[in-house]
Amino acid sequence: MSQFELSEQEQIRRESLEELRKLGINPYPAAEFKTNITSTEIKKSFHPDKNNLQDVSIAGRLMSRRIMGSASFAEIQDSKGRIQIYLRRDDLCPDDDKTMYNTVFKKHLDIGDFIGVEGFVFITQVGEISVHVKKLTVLSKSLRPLPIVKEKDGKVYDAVSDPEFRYRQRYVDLVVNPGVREIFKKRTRILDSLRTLFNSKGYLEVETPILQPIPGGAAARPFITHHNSLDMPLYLRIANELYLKRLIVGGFEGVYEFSKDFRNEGMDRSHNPEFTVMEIYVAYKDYLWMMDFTEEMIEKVALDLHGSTTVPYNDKEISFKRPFRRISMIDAIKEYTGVDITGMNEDQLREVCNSLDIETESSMGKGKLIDEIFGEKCESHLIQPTFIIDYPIEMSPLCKRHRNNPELTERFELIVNGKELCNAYSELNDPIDQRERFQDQLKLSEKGDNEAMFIDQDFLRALEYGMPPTSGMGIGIDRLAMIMTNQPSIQDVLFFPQMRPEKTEKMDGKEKYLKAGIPEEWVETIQKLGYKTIEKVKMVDKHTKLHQEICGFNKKNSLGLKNPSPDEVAVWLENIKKLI
RNA sequence: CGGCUCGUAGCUCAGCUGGCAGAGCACGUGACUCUUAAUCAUGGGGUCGAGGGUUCGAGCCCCUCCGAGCCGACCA
Repeated sequence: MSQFELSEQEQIRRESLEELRKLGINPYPAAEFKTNITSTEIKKSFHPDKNNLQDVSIAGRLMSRRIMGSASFAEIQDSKGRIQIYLRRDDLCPDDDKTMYNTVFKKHLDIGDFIGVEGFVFITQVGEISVHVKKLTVLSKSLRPLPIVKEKDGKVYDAVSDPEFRYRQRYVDLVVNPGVREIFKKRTRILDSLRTLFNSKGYLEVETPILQPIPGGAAARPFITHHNSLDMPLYLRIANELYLKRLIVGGFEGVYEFSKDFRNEGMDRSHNPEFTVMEIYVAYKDYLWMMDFTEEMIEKVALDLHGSTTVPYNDKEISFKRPFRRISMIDAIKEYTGVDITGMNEDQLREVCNSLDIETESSMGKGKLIDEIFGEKCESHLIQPTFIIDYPIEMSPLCKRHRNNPELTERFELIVNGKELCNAYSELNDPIDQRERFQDQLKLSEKGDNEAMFIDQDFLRALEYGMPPTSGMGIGIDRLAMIMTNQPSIQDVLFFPQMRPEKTEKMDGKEKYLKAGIPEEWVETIQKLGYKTIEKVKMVDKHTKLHQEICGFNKKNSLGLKNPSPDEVAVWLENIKKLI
């Protein structure tokens, strides 16, 4: 790798790396470094009057240094937090040889390096619990400078705020930006909270296929892939609903799965192409039971995470205290538009849409039109958790018909902060009805709805063997994490949100330049001047221009090379033109 | 897919009406034995996202492209 491509700071770090090796210090040692404490444990458990923690060993990343001649303060950051360390030359180097302090620590260690220290805990004159270092071990040298983020009195200075930087180099975001690791720890605690609840009820966590021959269970465009030895298309799952119901057919009472789903659709602050959904199915229950269970579940998550049912979100506060408001879809539409759509046919609904300035398409059926009205006029108003219940039958092909009204289904969605969070049904278990519903979907598909569901014959076969009455619920884990951690974008609760690939600039190898007769000593210069490919050199119209640039670069950087003659440069260009 | 905004040193950001490319932190060198956004002195560091155009002269004006964010469209 060419040293020319490195920034000044990177070059200095590489030189330090070499210097450490010359001193017989392996910058990347293999041996385990035994620690016996973490930064937060030290802060929590040190009592000066007890004189405890006199023999600690701790490892982490060097995050700041304040060098004052023969004594220094520094901070190391481990997985739990930061702790200040105090290094004194004559303690670190009790003998005559002061290399470890003067040369290794002061000259060749940098912010970002991993070190291990052993020593005793004390409190400095200004009152900060610190580790007085007696022994220092280099554990891993960092070759790239980290962004420097400073903090005082809880105020953060120079935080890395560029979203592109943060998401593409999440590892850096996690290291330097305070609080980012906390968000992801909380995300995991949400999963733990849910899992604990489900397990306590005796429900079984299962895994079902991600690669599916028929992408079922939701209305969405799938990603498609291909299996070579079977020579058939496979789809990345858009939902796992149909598989979990097969397991209920198989006799489990309750099953749940945390499922990575994939949808080939747009991306925005609440949509990533791959996302996590938790789906749960419980036999002998209905959607009314599931509503109670969902309330219990969400309230528990809020309590486990915040110790409170009130959760701050943006400039609002969201209360997850049971019970949540329950309102039927038709009543919600009445409330926010003043229109009562009870009993309306497709044409009347289309008329309502027009009068409300909602765009419609001819492919939309009755269910889609109602959904459109709700989505446009109601959903965004629902900030506090609200169950919307009893959806029109056309938009819920896997859901049982309402016990009192055949036009409706026993379905609810939980809306929080104007967005769908949960979706649940009394599951349709009548195989004949289910077959007809799939066929209606087929008609929608023929009408041009490219999200209508496929017919899954094997799923129908399973239902024909008999499925007990069952209620199922799905919850968007990413959106739940957003709300519970007060993050504005789904990208903030995914470690690695989907991004366009970074463009890496193409650079030709040396041999291409040599082939054109360019002497080896000039190749780096020419590349440094911006001619990273031989193609780019070819674009030079006058050899004198390139000649001048080369000579200028030679002089400016004191390379001490003998300049080529203009004629020589002209020959290079001719060679290149012949070659390509 | 459309509208708006942004892209300048490792990071955060200035950059006027088009006239030598700037600051703080970081980095190098020197001073300093309890500092904490350490301090003091001093020095280096730039393809101004890429390409083209206008101009005597472009970080700045115009066009094209790339990447990102926000709003909308589509979509759960």
